Amino acid sequence: MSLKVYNTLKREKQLFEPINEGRVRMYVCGPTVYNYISIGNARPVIVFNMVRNYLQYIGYNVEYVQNITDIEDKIIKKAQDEKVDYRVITSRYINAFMEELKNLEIGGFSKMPLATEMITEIIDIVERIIENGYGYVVDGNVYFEVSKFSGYGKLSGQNIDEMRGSGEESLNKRKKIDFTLWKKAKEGEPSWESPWGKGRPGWHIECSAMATTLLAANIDIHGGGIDLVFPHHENEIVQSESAFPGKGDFVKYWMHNGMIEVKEEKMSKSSGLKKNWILRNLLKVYSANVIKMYVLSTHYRSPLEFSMEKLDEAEKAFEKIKNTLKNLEFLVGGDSYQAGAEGKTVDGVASKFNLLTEKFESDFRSSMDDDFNSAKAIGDIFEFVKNINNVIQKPDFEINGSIRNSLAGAYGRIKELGAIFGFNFKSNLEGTGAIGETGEGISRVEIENKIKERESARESGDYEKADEIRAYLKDRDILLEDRKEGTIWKMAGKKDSG
RNA sequence: GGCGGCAUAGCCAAGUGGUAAGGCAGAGGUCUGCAAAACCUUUAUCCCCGGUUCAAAUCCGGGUGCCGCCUCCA
Repeated sequence: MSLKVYNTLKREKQLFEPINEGRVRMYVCGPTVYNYISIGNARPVIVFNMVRNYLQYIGYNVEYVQNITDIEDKIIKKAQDEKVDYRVITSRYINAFMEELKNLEIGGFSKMPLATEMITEIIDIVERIIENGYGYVVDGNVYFEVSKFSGYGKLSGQNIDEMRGSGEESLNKRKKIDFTLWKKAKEGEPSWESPWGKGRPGWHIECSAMATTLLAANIDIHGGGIDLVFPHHENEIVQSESAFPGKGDFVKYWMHNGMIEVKEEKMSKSSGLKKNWILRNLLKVYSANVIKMYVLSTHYRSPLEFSMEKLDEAEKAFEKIKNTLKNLEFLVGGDSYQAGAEGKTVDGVASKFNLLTEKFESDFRSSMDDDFNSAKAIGDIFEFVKNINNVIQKPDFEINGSIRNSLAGAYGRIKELGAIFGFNFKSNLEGTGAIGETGEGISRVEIENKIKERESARESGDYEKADEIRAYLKDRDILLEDRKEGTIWKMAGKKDSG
């Protein structure tokens, strides 16, 4: 099995072969902190988290850098509007972004630099570009001279002569297409000292500075939204390759995720949609698992429509996997299950089951090997879930040591592979203390006592009391499921318990 | 005007040459004290027209419709 990756630069899927064997360096463009991030901003975060996790799963040592742009025109404008220092704005939204990453349960970045922490490196790379003959200084501004660099447009397929020739209006640039590396500060704007006077970084240079200094002059994967291909990533290429000539391609594989779209009229008609477009609001309604399920159910390069209906479907879909895991957990006895002597011999049902588990893993891997086809891999999970249910939900299903061992294997495999997507299947059996989001928490011990109470009521035929107990627990968001082997419980509600 | 993408069931979505995964919703059935969960059965001439091929959702040409970028958007 071998991983194939769609490379925007070549417009085709290519065999993934990192520059250094066993090691992957990847860089992904992060948000500009002038507002709360939207679900649209969250897509690359979720997608490239999956990419990193899968690369690690198949054995690579991955370095993963994502930046935060904390100096930029929109930030300055917002600071002026609110009449505060720009750092008031950036720290507000950096904190919010960090909180949202935590709530999404996404982390493990090798580095997450701020642009303003990298000013020295940015000035250094601009100087290199000037020294190498690709940058020029006009009145405190530094520009990149696009016509000097052959191959400009190779990523986006743009031809300089055929572009509308927009770009920022500026009289002192040599060509309209030239872009800014260092921008002279106006009165009252945030600025840093530089060889060209007080100013701030241009709009593309921070990514080049960060990727080349924190990772290498040649990195394996660069990710971001497809809307960044031109001009942002095109400019990153020429900046990085002109600063470090003779080092070859700045990026070996360019990966771009599709946009999350929402119809204008739909958005304007639905206040809920508009509100939930902001990730922090969406996270109040749906769990991290559900949001990941929604995003990853579509291939990362395809456009994805934003709607509450799709989120609701994702929630039900996730619930389905969760239910099967709860059943398995109950039958097996949790993560800590160790096969005893009785589990060593493998009977027919168990060996058939082991084959299903093997098939699942191999299907999952070939799906993911095909350009991270998470949509197909999620389909593989459902197929496996169906196969499991087919066995354990049969009326004549009898568990024994050898089957328990096989079920433990299946349980572990779903948890392990689901973790690649960032799914977190929390355990009921391991829960401690008070749970429940509604304030009226109920302890695990109380739940189990109530279940025992209900079981004896059922045995004596007192179904009225049994139903009363079930209703009592339901009021506290605890749902019961009667199995032949006993009663199991789970949490209900929009915010799933994992 | 230039560059690029998409079009698969009621909805969503895989599938890039060999006869249409999966999820949601619907219908019928099974299991259960009742529920819940689950299982079984059932729902598609793959936007249109032409071409290549023994064989096309898949390749080629044309058309239609939608979308992204060329404007410091992830």
